[in-house]
Amino acid sequence: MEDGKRSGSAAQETPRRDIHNSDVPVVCASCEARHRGICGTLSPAQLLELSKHTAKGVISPEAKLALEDDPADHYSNILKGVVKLSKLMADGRQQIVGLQFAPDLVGKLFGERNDFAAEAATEVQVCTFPRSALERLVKEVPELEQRLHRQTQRELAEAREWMLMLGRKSATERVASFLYFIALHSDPEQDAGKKVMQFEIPLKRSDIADFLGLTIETVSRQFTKLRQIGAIRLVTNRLVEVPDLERLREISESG
Amino acid sequence: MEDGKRSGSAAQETPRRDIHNSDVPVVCASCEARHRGICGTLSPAQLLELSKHTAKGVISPEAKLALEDDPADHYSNILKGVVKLSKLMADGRQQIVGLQFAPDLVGKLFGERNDFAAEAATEVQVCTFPRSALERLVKEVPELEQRLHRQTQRELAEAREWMLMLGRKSATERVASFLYFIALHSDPEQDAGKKVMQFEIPLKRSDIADFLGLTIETVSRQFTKLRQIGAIRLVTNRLVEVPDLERLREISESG
DNA sequence: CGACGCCTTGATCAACTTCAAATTTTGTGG
DNA sequence: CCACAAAATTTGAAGTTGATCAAGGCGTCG
Repeated sequence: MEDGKRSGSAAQETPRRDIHNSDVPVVCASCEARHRGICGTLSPAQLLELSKHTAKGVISPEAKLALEDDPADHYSNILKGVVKLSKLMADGRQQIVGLQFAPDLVGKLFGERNDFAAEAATEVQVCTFPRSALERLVKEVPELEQRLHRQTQRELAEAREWMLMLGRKSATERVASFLYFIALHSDPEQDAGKKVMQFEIPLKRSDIADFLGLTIETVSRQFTKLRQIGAIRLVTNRLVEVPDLERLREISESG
Repeated sequence: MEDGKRSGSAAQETPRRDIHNSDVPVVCASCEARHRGICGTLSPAQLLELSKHTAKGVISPEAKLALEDDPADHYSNILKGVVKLSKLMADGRQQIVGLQFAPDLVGKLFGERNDFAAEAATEVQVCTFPRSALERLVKEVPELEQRLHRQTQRELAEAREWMLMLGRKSATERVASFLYFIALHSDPEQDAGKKVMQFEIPLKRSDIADFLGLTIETVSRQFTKLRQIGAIRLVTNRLVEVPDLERLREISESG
């Protein structure tokens, strides 16, 4: 939030009831994430209550949702786009330690301060609300804590998968692993009807490097290599075609 | 559990009441972890119920508590010792993705299969019980889920710290980071009364290498280097003295 | 157009790995 | 307690991978 350029704060209006949506607040009624993520576990009344403290917004690439070591005072529900979580060392070295997609919730339930910065990788749509609002809800809805626990557990399993990647995989394997991971999280719409799988990489090369523990140059060279052996095709720098996803997975485990 | 040699299964006896310990089962009354970890949140009655399904045991180094991809059908509460969590690739490359100390609980609440193997790094004392027993308790004691959630969150923060280490730190920084981490988790008793901090490294060099994403040779060379610059002193291969912990932390962040 | 951001490519270099012993430590049986 | 074998650790020399340094190309936006 620190410097995120905002637009479209529909939630500033007083939420109204909508007879066609059985008491669901209007802000939520049209929301794609209404039935996913944490919102899916809430009753219309709870949704209404939460929406009173909610600000919907659009965040442009590179803008921050939260800063490392800052007080963890708000949460953001991702409605669309990709958020990168990163850690920075005193001398400027950086490592991306997580990627979050809709409908993930950015922010943790316990602990006073953020362990990492959260910033928009792509343009991101979010619903932001204060920590107190979520804490109140969690007390009311035990299911919610379970849902958040599941997300934390999923993130942990991912982080450990990446530890294996960072500790033991070659540059080629890392880039293939990354593309495979993005492929699995990409919107299947994008290649509906197309012969080969096609998707947009939500990160630029320097982000990919910071994610994979490599330099931009090495990442670039691995893209070139994967292109040369026919494992991928680059439509543009960001748009990739993968003729054989299984092949990509194989490369991600054995060079 | 798969091949852990066991001894001392006190829990096989029918738990009895002990008037000096207000209904706490005898197995638990003498347990050092009684008031820590998950047991700390349980009432004597719940403790009694849990202890009926519990087997206390000792596991020797290198023995497995759980295998990667195996059904996640039991949990182990660590009473003493260190457990390593590791992932293995098809070609034999290995990465340690977590270390657990008493009174951590090994095993996750959701998900059918283990994401990694868990094995004893040192000799380990555990209380093991079936998944069903914990699931039942969690439904009864909402606080318990919260406690487990906190542990998961702590493990996640740790895993991300290690991603930074694996992705961006030099060999020297990694070894210093590792020693600093172990120092913080070491039993303060060990150097009570001594002038300098002293502790036992719970892993052998090959484990350290698998944890740091290095080779044993490189780990060994870094130990030599840290010794030469006076950052550590090796009493034995496993026993380390750290004259200045802050110095070690500095090295862990800037070579 | 021209400047800037982003990406690619090439040449050189340093860090870490690999391969190969040597050395120390540990465990076992006499 | 010693002797011996096995395991773990250290050390050295050579080889690779990926980093660093240095241009150059491409696309976009004022």
